[in-house]
Amino acid sequence: MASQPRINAALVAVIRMARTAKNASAGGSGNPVHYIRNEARPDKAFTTDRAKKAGKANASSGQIFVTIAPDHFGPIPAENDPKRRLGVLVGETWEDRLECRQWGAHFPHVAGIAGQSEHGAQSVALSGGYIDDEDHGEWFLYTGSGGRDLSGNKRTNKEQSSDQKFDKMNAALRLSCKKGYPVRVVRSHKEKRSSYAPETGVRYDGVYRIEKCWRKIGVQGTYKVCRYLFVRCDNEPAPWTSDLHGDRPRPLPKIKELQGATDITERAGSPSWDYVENEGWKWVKPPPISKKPAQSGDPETDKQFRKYQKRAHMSMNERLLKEFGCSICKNVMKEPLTTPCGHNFCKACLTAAFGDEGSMRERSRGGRTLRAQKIVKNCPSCPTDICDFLENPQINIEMKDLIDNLLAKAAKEKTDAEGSAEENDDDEEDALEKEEEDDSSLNEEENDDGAENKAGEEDAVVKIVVDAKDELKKPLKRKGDEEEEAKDEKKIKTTAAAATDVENAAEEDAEKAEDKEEEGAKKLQKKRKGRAEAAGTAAGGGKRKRASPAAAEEKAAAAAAGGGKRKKTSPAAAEETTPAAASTPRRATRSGGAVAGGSPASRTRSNTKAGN
DNA sequence: GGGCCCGCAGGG
DNA sequence: CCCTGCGGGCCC
Repeated sequence: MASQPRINAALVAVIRMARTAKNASAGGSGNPVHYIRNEARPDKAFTTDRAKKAGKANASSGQIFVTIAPDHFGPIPAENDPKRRLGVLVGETWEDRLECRQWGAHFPHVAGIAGQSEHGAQSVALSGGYIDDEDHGEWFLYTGSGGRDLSGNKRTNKEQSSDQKFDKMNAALRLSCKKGYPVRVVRSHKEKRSSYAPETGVRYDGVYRIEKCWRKIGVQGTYKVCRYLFVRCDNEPAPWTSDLHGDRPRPLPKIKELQGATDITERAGSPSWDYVENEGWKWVKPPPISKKPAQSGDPETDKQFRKYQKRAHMSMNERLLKEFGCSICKNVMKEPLTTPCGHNFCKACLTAAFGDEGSMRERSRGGRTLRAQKIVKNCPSCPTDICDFLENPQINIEMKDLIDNLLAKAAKEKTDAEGSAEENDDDEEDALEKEEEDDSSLNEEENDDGAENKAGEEDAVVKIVVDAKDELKKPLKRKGDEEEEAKDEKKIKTTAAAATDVENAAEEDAEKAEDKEEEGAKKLQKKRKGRAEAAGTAAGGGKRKRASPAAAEEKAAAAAAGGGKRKKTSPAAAEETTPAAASTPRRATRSGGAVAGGSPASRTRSNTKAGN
């Protein structure tokens, strides 16, 4: 064996599978995938060779973590957030639209409006897709969709080429306007013209009501666009204010462009979502009934949802177990034997395959005793003679443990079939993951002891992993005080997962680093930074992220120095009488020093940013 | 930063 | 089933 070692193909397959599954579920593309686990998604994000050229948008989108119906109106409450029991908080920031979608704030991953023409609009995204948009924070003017030429396989097109009409999504928005439904609003970093957009990612800014809508010739000057006046009406303060309370009803801003507008629509009757003294904003009329199979809330579908999750998870276990199949009986191996030639069988199967034969056969011919002949026993999977091995076959203990682990896991899942969502969460870590966690903690300890015995490439890898871990820990240690308990567990898992992820990345890059050491190192560092940042998000675990103080400062300064961007880009704004006018000095005051509730994480981030 | 190109989700 | 759509990675 030593002279001609054989690779255990089954183990290779299992390890590879476990690893790719992990990468897939841990988001191989470097996004903070802390939440994505065992979802029913293909291992390969890309289905065709041609598609590989394209990016994340071509991957299937991730699992939805909240249990709201797809057409749920209003804030996402804690009871629909089984993972964190927090709900989606104002200020929560995601890396991109796909991640935002996973938390239900805004489901479409390209379209800016979520809604149904006969039912209403649930959410909008401010992403800079329409230059007509005008953002004043507490209120903004939004532009409808359509009127553009999307021929030629385009997804967007900056240029209007026909009038927008109040149909489809535009009708949905108008309906929400008429009924006074709350509309969730997310702002994207892609909205460059707004002072209220986040620097990075996509941020949930709370709910707004559409007070009016109309049609008007757009800024491009030729075609009509649908226009909507959104005014904030959330019980949580906006991410850019230091206010401790949410919105109060405010007078509508004067909109100059309303003059000469057509098809003006205002709310018909009293709004469904309104402000009640001492209670805040709430449904004063029952919210619209969901027209879609709710993912939860209703026990029937909830069960289906869990079953779906379960199945997705089971399949992973099952697939792993399948790799541990005995090629004789086709079942998962019992008492696995690993032959010198690297094949695996149940002990019983293999011994049965050769009967009770010994290894030698006595031969006699005509009274003479011939030299005993060694019996050749070929491995059932290859021509190798495994006779000697069969003399004293040793069970592969490690493999057995692994199989037992997987089996126990599978059995537990079955037992827990009717269990709660929390229990399911616990199940998510499978045996392999645990093993890896153990490994990594081992590595860490080794290094804490000052292990200098590792050389070269391996050393680099380990160092990177450890460094990354340290970085990962920083935001955790300085994390805020709220919700500690609820998130502790998650954080740990997250860190471990992220660290392993880094480890994988480091391994991948190790080769490159060898050849182009410097370039490679740079790359690694970049990667590491990315992961650490990602972990920062993870550490927040959805903790609200305030708009970064540095950015606010900069913007406030710009505003102070003569009107700033806003005036330049929004000539039609009626600033004097608007509530938003008050927000500028407020931000200025805040940037003067007192930042209430700025999270350490975001401070770190903005510092980094400022460094750039 | 802009152009390109695609998969995907969801409305209708 | 077809059409639409304020994405996103890659290449330049």
